[in-house]
Amino acid sequence: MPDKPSLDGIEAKWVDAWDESGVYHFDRTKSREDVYSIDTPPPTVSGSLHIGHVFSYTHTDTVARFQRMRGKAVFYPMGWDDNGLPTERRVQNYYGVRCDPSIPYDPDFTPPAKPDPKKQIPISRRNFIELCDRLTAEDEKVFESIWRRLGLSVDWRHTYATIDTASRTAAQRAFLRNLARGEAYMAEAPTLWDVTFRTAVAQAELEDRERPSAYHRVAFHRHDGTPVHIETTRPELLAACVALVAHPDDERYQDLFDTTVRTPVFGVEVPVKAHRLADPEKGSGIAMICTFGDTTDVTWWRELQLQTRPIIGWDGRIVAEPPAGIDSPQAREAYARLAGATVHTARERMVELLRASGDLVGEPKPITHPVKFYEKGDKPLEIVTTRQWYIRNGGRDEEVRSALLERGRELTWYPGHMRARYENWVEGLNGDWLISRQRFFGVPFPVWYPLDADGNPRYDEPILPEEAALPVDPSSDVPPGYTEEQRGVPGGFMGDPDVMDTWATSSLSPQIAGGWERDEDLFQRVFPMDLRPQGQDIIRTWLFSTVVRSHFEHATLPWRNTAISGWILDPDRKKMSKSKGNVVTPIDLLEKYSSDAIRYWAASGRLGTDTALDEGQMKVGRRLSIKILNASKFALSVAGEDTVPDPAAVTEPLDRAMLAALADVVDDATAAFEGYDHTRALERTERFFWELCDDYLELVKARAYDTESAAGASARAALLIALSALHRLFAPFVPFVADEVWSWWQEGSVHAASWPEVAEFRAAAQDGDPAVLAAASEVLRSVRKVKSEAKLSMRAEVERVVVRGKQVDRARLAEADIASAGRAGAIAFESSDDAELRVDVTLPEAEQ
RNA sequence: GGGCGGUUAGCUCAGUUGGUUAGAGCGCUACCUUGACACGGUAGAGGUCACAGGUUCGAAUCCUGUAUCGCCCA
Repeated sequence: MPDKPSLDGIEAKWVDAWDESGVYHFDRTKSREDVYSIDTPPPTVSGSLHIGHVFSYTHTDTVARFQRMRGKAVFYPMGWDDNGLPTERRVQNYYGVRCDPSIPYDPDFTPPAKPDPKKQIPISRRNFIELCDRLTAEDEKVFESIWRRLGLSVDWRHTYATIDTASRTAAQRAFLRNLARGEAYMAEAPTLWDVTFRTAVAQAELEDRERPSAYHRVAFHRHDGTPVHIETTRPELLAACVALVAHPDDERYQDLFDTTVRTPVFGVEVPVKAHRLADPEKGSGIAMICTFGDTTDVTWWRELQLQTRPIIGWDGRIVAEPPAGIDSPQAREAYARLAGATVHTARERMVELLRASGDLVGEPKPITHPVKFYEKGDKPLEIVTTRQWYIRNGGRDEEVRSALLERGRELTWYPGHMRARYENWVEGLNGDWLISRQRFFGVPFPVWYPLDADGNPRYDEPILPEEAALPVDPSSDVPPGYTEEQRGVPGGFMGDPDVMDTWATSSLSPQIAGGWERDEDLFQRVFPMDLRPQGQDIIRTWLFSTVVRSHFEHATLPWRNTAISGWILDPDRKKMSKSKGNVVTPIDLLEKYSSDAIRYWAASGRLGTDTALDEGQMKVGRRLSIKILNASKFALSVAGEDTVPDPAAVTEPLDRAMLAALADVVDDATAAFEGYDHTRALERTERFFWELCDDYLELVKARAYDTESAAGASARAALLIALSALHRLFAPFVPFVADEVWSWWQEGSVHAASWPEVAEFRAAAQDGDPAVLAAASEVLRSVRKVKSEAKLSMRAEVERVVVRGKQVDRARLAEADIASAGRAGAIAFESSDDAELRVDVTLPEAEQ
C-alpha cells in the first residue's frame, strides 16, 4: 500500500495486469445457462472514436463486469466495422486514390508518398481493397488501445472485423440460405439512387432534408386545345411524364379521367388517372407522374400500370436517348437540349423551353419542402431502375411483418419505451430490404451468371458456390464447371459485380462473433445472446436487420435483452455530430480526469437518456476515485496486519447499524443491475460511501485505533467488511481504482471476485438498525454546524452537548463515538416528545 | 400530420407503489491545514416541481388539456 495513493499511471498498470492474468477471458467450458453473452456493437473504425462511444460502451462494460462477478462466464467480444463506404472514403482521402474496376491489378503498386486528394490516382479494385485492409488494420489498433485504456473488460482474443474471412463467409452463407428459402431475391425495379456514390441505397439509410424549391405551373393540353394546369417542383422530368393523376373524388377532374392529354413541348399523349394518393389540396390538385420523381411516382406507376420513360441515368444526368413517345423532330430537338445535363441545369433549360412555348403559367412559386437524401450523401436521391438484390423484411408481406413485430415484443427493451421506435419503423416499411451496393469494399455476392451466345447475362440462372467453398470473390474466383478463360466471353460467365450493404453483414454480428457454422461448440454456448447494447439511432438499421436475419435463419430472437443508450449532447445540449464540428475526442479527457472518472460520468447517464458532456461530473468521478484510495488506505492502515475480518467481532450497535445500512445498499444495487439500471446501482453505492466517509469514519476513528478493547476490534472488523463490499460494488464503475485498492489486501483481481451477497452482510449486521447510525450522524452534523458557524476548526473542543427527542435512545447507543468525534466534554440525552432530534451545543466561554 | 420522451435550485440530475419540511453534486459564499484525503474537509444561501383544470384527507408523483424542447416516422 503506497504512502500517498494516486491515480497517476493507474491505467497503464492495470491494463497490463489484466492482459497478463487473462481475467476477462471467456471460459468456454461453461454451458449456456452459466454464460452471459454480449453482442457488442462493432464501431466504424474509419470514423473517429468520440465521446459518445465511450458513453455507451461504458454502460455495457458495467453490465459485463457485474455479470462476471455474479459468476457468469462473460462472452464479451469486440468487432470492427471496416466494411463499406466510410472506409472507401477514408482510403481515397488518406492515400489519394480512387477505385476503377476496369484497371488490372498491379502487384507492385505503392500509394503516393504525398497524396493529392484533388488528383486521385485510379487503381484496380484489388489494389484498392488492399489499401482498405491496410488502413483499417491501423485504425483498429488505435481503437483497441483506447478501449483498453477505458477499461473495457473485453476478451481481446475474440475480435472480428466485418470484412474479415469469417464475416465474409457468414454473410455469404446466410445470403445463400436466404436465397434458397426464398427470403432473398433479385429484382429489376425503381431504386433509390445516390448519384454521387452511384449506388442504390435502402429505405433505412434515407433522411429527409428541407430544401428550397419552386412550384412551376405548367399547361398540358386536351385534344380540343384547352389547357390543364398542373404544378410541379420537377419540371425537368416533363420528358419522363407518363400520366396525370388526381383524386378520384375531385370534382374538377371527373371529365378528364380516362382521357388523354398532350404534354407541352414534347407533345406526348399521356392518360389522366384517378388515385387516392393524389392530394386535392396540393397545387392544382392534379399532378404529373414521371418515371421517376419520387416514391409516390413509383407507387402510381406500379398500381396504375403505367409506361416507363426513364430519363435520368446512373450519373444523375439526363440520358442521351429520348424515351419512347418523344418522336417528332421538334420534341427530339427540345430533348436534345436537356440530354447530358445535370438535373439542375436541365431544370433551367426546361423552364426556358416552357417559357418559349408559352406553357409556363406565371413565375415559379418558391417553397421549401422535404427532399430525400442518402444519409451520407449531399445530393438529392434520384430513382433509377436497376437490378438489385433484396431480402424480405415484411415491407411487402403482412405475415412477415407481423412475425417481426412479434419478435419486437418478445425482446426485453431497456428502457421499455424504445420498443415504439422499432414498431414505428416496421409498420412504416414500404418495401423489402435492398442489400446490394454498386461499391467496391464490401462482401461480394457469391453469385455468377452464365453468359448467353450474345454475351448477355442470364440473371434467372445464377450459378452458386458450395457452402464449403466460401468465402468466394466472383470477380476472381471461377464458378464450378468453368475456367477463367470463359470469364466475360459469350457462352462463358460473369461474376456479380456488386457488394452487400454493410448492414447485410453486421446484421449477422451475433452469428459472426459467436462462431456460427464455424465453431458450433462455441455457438451453442453463447447464442441467442443475452444482450444487444446499441444506440437509439440504429434501431431501424442494425437492431431490426439483426432480428430479421435471426428470425429467418434460427427462428428465434438473436438476443433476450437490448439496452439502448442515449445521445451525448455538447454542453449547450446540441447533439454531437461531425457536421456540427462539436465532436469531442475522448483521449484528452481520459488523460485529464482518469479513465475511472470518465467512466463515472458515463455511468451516471441512464439508458435511453440523452446526456450532456459534463466535465463537472468527470471531476466528481475523479474525486470519488481519489476518495476510494484514501478511505481504503485509512481502513486498511488501522486494521494493521489483520485484514481478515471476523463478523462475530462486530458487537457495537453503531457498527452493526452501518452494516445493516450496507446490506440495504447491496440489495438495492443488485436489484438495480438485474434491471439494467446501472445508474441507480452507482448512485446508491456512492451515496453510502460518502456517508460512510463523512460520518461513520469520523465517529469510529478514535475507537478503531484502540487495539486493546473489543469495541476497537468491532470497528476494525466492520470497516473491513464494508471495505470488501464497497470495493466490489464499485468495481463495475471504476475498475482501475477498485482493483488497485483490492490488491492492497486481497488475492486476485476484484473483477474475478464474487458480487457481494446480501446474506453475508445481514449476518454480520445481526440486529443492527440503520437508524442508530442516522441518529448519531445527525448529532455529529449538529455539532459540526455549530463549529462551522462559530468559524472554528472541527478539532475545537465542545463543552457540552444535549440531545433531546424521541430518538435519543438510538443516538445514546453511540454516545462514546459521538463524544469523541465531536470532541465534546460532556454529552447528555434527554428523552422528549420531539419527533426529531434536537441538539444543543455549548461551546467553551472563550470561543463564544 | 402520427408516435415517443423530456420540462424539478444558476447548471447537471435523483425523487421507488400518491404521504411529514422536495434531495444530491457542480458552481457560489464563509470557514477549517483535523493522526485517510488540500487532487481535501465542514457548513450556508438557493426551488410557485413548465402552465391550467380535475381526482384525493393529501399531488412533483394519478387523470385531462395547453405550452415548450428533443427524437423517430410520414
